[in-house]
Amino acid sequence: MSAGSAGSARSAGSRLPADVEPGVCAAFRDALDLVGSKWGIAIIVAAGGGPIRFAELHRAIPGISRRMLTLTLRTLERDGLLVRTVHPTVPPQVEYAATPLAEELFRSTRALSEWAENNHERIAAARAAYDGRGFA
Amino acid sequence: MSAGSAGSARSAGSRLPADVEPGVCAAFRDALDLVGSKWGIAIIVAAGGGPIRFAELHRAIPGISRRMLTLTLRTLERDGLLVRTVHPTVPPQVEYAATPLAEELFRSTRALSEWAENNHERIAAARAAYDGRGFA
DNA sequence: CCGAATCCTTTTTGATACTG
DNA sequence: CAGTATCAAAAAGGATTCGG
Repeated sequence: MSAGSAGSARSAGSRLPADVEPGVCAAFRDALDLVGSKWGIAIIVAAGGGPIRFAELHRAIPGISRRMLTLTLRTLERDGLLVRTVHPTVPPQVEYAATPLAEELFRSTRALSEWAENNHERIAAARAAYDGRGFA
Repeated sequence: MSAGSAGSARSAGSRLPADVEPGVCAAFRDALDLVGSKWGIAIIVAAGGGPIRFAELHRAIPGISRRMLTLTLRTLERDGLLVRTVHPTVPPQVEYAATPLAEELFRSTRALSEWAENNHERIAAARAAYDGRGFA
């Protein structure tokens, strides 16, 4: 092996699963397909408190456009994370509610969110240190 | 009230925190900024088994381009999730290793990944059901 | 009120060729 | 080996307008 015998210690101190199945990353990416969009988690959280109407969601999530609200609602509904109920009144009234599946999913995101809350300072420090090299 | 007194039961059966602080969603989005990119988690996993070289990473992660590998490595390094070590040999030799911070982060993603693994069938079923309405 | 349709900008990713 | 530079495509998101 020409230039490749640095003997990498990759079989020794593996602190993460060295023989990581492709599945590990794939599963994470699958999860992101479900709630990785800009507004996905916000909508699930907002709809987790009970049925909520379109206009209420729009107010509850500052900055979202009607278009993105509609699109994200459709995706979440299709994925079985939201149920959409139309009340044939006039004017029309539509309610969205998070499913048990969405609530499980949300609970599974908490560990990651909490890690981010607990470490955002360390991240900021790392970024500052990185940015402060080269033009000091 | 014109049309707005459906009296929504949002204060009753709140199964998710109804008074959800904006911080919950923000923290999750912060985490996604760190490992939400297409190749971020794959690189962290690959570099979690000990120091690994650029070309090894390139081989270990099927489909990634050198460009995206470089870009994502830079971001992860800046965020303090990877350390880059240059050995001034010839030819040049550069190693990347996941930091303890990255390993904590990775562990925090497991719950979400496992949920995705355990429920992808349910998701697929929901999608099939959704897609099978309208042109049956 | 709820949402579809259209158009446009920004962000992200990829293909390819070149360099110390 | 380990990148950089350039170009282009695709995806995501947003603004606005129109309709049932």
